Amino acid sequence: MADEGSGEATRDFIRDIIQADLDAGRVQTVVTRFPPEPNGYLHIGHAKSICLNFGVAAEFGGRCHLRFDDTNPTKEEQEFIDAIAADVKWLGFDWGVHLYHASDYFEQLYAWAEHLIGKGLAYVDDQSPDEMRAARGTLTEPGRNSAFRERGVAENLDLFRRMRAGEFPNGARVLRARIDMASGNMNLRDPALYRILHATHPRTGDAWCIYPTYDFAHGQSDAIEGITHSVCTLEFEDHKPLYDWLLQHLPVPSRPRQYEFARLNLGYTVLSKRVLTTLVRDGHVNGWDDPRMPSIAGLRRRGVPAAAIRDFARRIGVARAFSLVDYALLEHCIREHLNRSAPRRMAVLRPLKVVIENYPEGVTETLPAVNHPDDPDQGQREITFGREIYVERDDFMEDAPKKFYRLSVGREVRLQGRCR
RNA sequence: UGGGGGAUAGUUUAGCGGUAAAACUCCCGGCUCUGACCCGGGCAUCCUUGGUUCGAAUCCAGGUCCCCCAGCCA
Repeated sequence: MADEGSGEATRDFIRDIIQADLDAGRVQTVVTRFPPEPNGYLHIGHAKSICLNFGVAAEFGGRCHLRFDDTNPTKEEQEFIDAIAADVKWLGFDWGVHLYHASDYFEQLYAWAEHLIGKGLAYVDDQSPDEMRAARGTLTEPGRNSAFRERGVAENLDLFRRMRAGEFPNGARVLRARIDMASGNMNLRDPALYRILHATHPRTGDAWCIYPTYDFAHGQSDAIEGITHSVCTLEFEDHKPLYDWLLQHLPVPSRPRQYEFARLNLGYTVLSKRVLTTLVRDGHVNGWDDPRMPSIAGLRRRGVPAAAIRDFARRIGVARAFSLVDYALLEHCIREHLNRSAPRRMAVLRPLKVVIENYPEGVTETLPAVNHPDDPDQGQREITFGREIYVERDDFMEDAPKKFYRLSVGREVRLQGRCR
């Protein structure tokens, strides 16, 4: 993907890691993935991840998959799935035949859950959500083992199968990994792997009433697809030990590695899906593609070229330090791309009528005006000129200072498009 | 006060032991049938303290500050 006009090859720690893996022969073909949850539209923050994942794959001759992380049917919709695919495509990326859904792997994931139970590494917990929370401990205090933690394999298997069969209501039981309730890493305090959710899934419908959690689905999905570099944002760093623990205890077909980078923060801009969803849901904006939204759809509707977004993503770089990018950089990228292609037009927002007294009355002439000063191919258009014209109010000043180059009393000015 | 991660110009990034680089912003100036674009020029005690070294932004140790984690969200 050539990002015209601004293109030195970028280098960052992710690309360095990949290059090293390639050089050392640890991986033959780079395979990355962009894994959005279809619970909303994509925004400029996702663009950073998309450009990184697809960009890296293209640069190293590998491939990038588009995978919908659809493990929570209570907040996901087909509309979002369609919009996300359209936005990624619009941004200029192509996943080819590699379009996947975590839900494609539900049967396999379920089998692996039973595998874990069989090895005594997972158990069905009957505690309520509140009880589980209370027993989890705090950041500084260890948690307490559940009374159901020592349940036998046979009973766990039976209960888990009945969970799948729909015998229990939402929240009645949950399948948990048996790791360490005293771990300093909260994600290792027997994390939930499967929960009961009697909800209709946009793709699997009512085939399931138990769904895998992000932790139980992500790494294994990566492994199934042969992802070599699973790149995500920093807040998942604490999940990596669990990601690795699961891959280590399951007979997965490949061994992906997770790497984290800092998510994008833009000045004066909300990039929280939760908040953006609220704005749309409560009608504060006219939908996800409202031009005021920082969504890809909103930017597109505002007239922002995809190339400008790609350029922006390239310029902000990829690192692990928290950052708050200046909105001016985005604006600069947009202007730079638009300046090269946008046809020029004239308009007055606050009109001030000007009568050219030494120009004949009742006469009108048609003048040519170039559509783009630096691009003859964009041709010309015609504008009408006469005795009466309108200029911007700010372009006139009766008693103007020395450096005022606009219309003033007793001074000469030239009109654009009618220079002479 | 548990665990994990991070600190380089106003902002974001580069630098990987040899004397701080780029982009954006901002300021000064030039150019201009868009005061746009463009073109000159300016803007850094590399968080801190100590150590190792001929030499440290880079290595080591201690501080300080910032971010993330207690969903059956992702």
